[in-house]
Amino acid sequence: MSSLTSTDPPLFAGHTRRERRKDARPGELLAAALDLFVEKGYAATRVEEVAKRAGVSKGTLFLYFSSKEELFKAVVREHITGRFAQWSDEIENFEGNSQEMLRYCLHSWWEHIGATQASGIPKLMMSEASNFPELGAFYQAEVMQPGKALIERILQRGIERGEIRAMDLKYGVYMVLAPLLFLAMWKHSFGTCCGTLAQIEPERYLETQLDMLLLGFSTDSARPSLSLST
Amino acid sequence: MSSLTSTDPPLFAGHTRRERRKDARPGELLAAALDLFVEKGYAATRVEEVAKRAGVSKGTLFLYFSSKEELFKAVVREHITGRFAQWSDEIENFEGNSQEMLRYCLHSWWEHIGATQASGIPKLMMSEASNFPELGAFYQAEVMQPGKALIERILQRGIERGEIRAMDLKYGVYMVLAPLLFLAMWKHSFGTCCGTLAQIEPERYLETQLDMLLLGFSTDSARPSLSLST
Amino acid sequence: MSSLTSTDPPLFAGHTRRERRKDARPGELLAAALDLFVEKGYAATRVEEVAKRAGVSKGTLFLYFSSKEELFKAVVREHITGRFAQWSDEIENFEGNSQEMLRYCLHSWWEHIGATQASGIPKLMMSEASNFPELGAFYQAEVMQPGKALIERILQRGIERGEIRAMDLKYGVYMVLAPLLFLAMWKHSFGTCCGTLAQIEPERYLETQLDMLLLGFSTDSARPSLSLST
Amino acid sequence: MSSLTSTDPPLFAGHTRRERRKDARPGELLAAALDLFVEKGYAATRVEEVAKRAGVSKGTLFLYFSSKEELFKAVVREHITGRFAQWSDEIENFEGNSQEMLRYCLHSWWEHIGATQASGIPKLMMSEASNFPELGAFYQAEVMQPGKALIERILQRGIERGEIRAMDLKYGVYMVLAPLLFLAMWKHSFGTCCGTLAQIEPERYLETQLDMLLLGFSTDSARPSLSLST
DNA sequence: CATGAATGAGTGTTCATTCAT
DNA sequence: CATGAATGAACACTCATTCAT
Repeated sequence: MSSLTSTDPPLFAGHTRRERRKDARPGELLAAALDLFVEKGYAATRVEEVAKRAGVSKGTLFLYFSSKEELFKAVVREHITGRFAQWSDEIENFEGNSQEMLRYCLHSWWEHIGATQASGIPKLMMSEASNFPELGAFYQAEVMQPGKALIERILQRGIERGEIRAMDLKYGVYMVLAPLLFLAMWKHSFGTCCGTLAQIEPERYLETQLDMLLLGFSTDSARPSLSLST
Repeated sequence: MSSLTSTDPPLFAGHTRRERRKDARPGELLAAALDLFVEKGYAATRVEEVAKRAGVSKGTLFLYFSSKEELFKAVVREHITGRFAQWSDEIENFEGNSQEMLRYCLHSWWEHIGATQASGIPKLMMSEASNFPELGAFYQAEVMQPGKALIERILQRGIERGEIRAMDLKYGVYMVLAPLLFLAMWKHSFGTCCGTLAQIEPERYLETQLDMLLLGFSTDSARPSLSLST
Repeated sequence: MSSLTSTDPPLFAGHTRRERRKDARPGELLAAALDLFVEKGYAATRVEEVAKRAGVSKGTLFLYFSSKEELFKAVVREHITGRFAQWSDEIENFEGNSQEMLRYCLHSWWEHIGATQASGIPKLMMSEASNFPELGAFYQAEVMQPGKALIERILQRGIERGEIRAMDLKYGVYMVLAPLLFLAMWKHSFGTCCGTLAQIEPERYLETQLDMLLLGFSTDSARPSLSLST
Repeated sequence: MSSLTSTDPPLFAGHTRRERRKDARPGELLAAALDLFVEKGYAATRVEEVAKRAGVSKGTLFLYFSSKEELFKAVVREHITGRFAQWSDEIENFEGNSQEMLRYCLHSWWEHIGATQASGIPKLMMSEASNFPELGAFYQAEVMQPGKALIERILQRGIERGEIRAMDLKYGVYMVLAPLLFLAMWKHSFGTCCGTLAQIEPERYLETQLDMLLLGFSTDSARPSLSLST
């Protein structure tokens, strides 16, 4: 299982006319933009402040990103979309059973997204998608759909291997996805504003989630048949 | 039995120059503001539109609420009247097993909260809590804690009855809570901005969630022991 | 022949929610806007400067005119379009022959448009129409077409009365229109930037134009037949 | 006989750090700038686009022209090389009568100026003269005065030959000039922005103009005496 | 009390101009 | 000489907030 380091090459592309040595500027802009978007939300983030935090002028920002919206998309591509290729490979080559795979999946998400600033992006999108439908559609197309496809492959593989019970995959996917998105939401909403009572320890939350995914809540004797709900 | 559309006295305080007799105006303003905050989010809601929808002038709004921020807080506070008393009674007197109880719980939440405009409040809170920390804390104390307590009682009862396996209740609670809040968020974000691909059918989502809560994903033969995760 | 005074009631309408006593603001804004549009052109005129010259804030301007473009249209309607109704009446009731009518037409145009600031508007439009196609189309629809229709009626009447020879009216109209527009153009281009050599005395220019319209250049003996050009 | 597309040495001066041998670059820049100024007007033309069309960088443009304003002036000056010598010869040697001469004059102007890109120069000058007064004065001296002198010679010759009636030549000249300049203006303003209703067919316009110049509008019976206007 | 006219700081974006390489 | 990355002053337009009536 590859250990995902944080020094992967940056994923942004296409902002410079020709291949450049100095990726510093766009990189700093993307980092500044991530910070501010996460901290203040999309609408409340001012491009001038992004530029200032990156140490450049407002005009320079527009040299690399044609609009605030493109800047945001670049941030998303840099921090979220970029992970998909690697995750796809890992799913393809995973050798353990589905239980181990789901466990790996949750922890890898936590390590690379949930525990980082990037976890603010899903929160941001769920908060602002309805006000910026174009961004919402972009996120659906470039993040949610590919992400759901990855999860679906994991479940499908498990069903084929007889490790996971048959289910409606479209909704089964949300059983894995929702807890992760919820954790990101919580972290950047109540997690930052309220006292310790509202804190969630991510590791324990994810473990509990994993138990539930695999075992359910029921005791063996009380476990109902599937006919309950279909 | 109080409902979310009740005519309980408004909870806002301190935004009028002196204590007022006629609550008519503020009530209409709060209703209009709720509609618009839920529909468009905090930033995108224009105070002028709130006033217009309430049938008063912009100046009048500021007579009752000293700022947009105070208006927002008043809206949220206004709608935190509990459904909790009723649910508490129902839990106390429920006669079925825990599986039936959880099922009832999810559907009741959907019926009374999720499917109504009230689902916009948790969405608003998760979106804006970090911008209005005191409001977030208030919501934690007044809504989330009581809500979690209700769920905890359900789980505790199940464990005592031998229908639900032992677990760390603090996190077990989130297994019930998170899917509901996620559904509310989704409904008001991607559910309203993107195509049919992003639509979630709440009934099927909740059914799937219930299956997972009770059964887990694993087939009988592949079901791991709890020792996996603890 | 009515003497057109300059104290006609203002023609703008529809900028205030209900009928107001104080037309001062929009009137001052329109006057300031005319000055600046004529002086600096459409693009180079800043709305803030218009507001400042009218003694109000930028926000106030947008209270009365929803955009710079609407402001410009209002200026045109106030100063140009508003004349058409009266001119139309005058044509309808004119009792002299066509020669006298054309003479009246040219001088009335000079008195009410050419000699005033409003003469800058046609110059402006011809300078900027290609850069602001929407304004160009507006001007064609609301000014040029009605203006050409007025001239056409004069010529048609003359032909019917046997005072004006038969001609292709579509182009005949330009014979009257072009000299007026040219005079406005010249006045606001070379007329304001260059020495006395470039000055045109409008009265003599218009008299010469009138002679040519009525007589042509040719001496009686050298007057060609129409077959020359058709 | 020089033409407007000739390779005469450029007339710009004083915008290079030192006197240069290679005029290639400035020539291409001037050509590109002419295209764009004519097509889009002064304000809407971007120096970067001029540079790109000339195949150089934006920095290089500023190496040759110290500002956009200087570039504009250079473009206009560059294209004021005369067609005047040729026309002067033609007038001197013309053998037909004045009616034929005026007809030739109008059609020759259309052929060599009006129908070509060169017609954009008078349009530019009339649009921008008030913004660039010195350039306007320059154009008056170098173009308008010689042009008017040519026309005056034609009229003078006609009067002497008894083909054209006596008139105030200073203003008679404008009777020939104005329609031509108007046509150039129209072509580059309403002719490019508005629908077919605003289109002028140059040939018919010029024929109508010629008829009016020679015949006037009046029927024989209604033709007034000159005393009308003097 | 209620109004709505007036305000002006703030926003994303453009583009002529500069200058280190 | 030539480049093109960087700049920052503008600009049209918005909207929460104020206040005279």
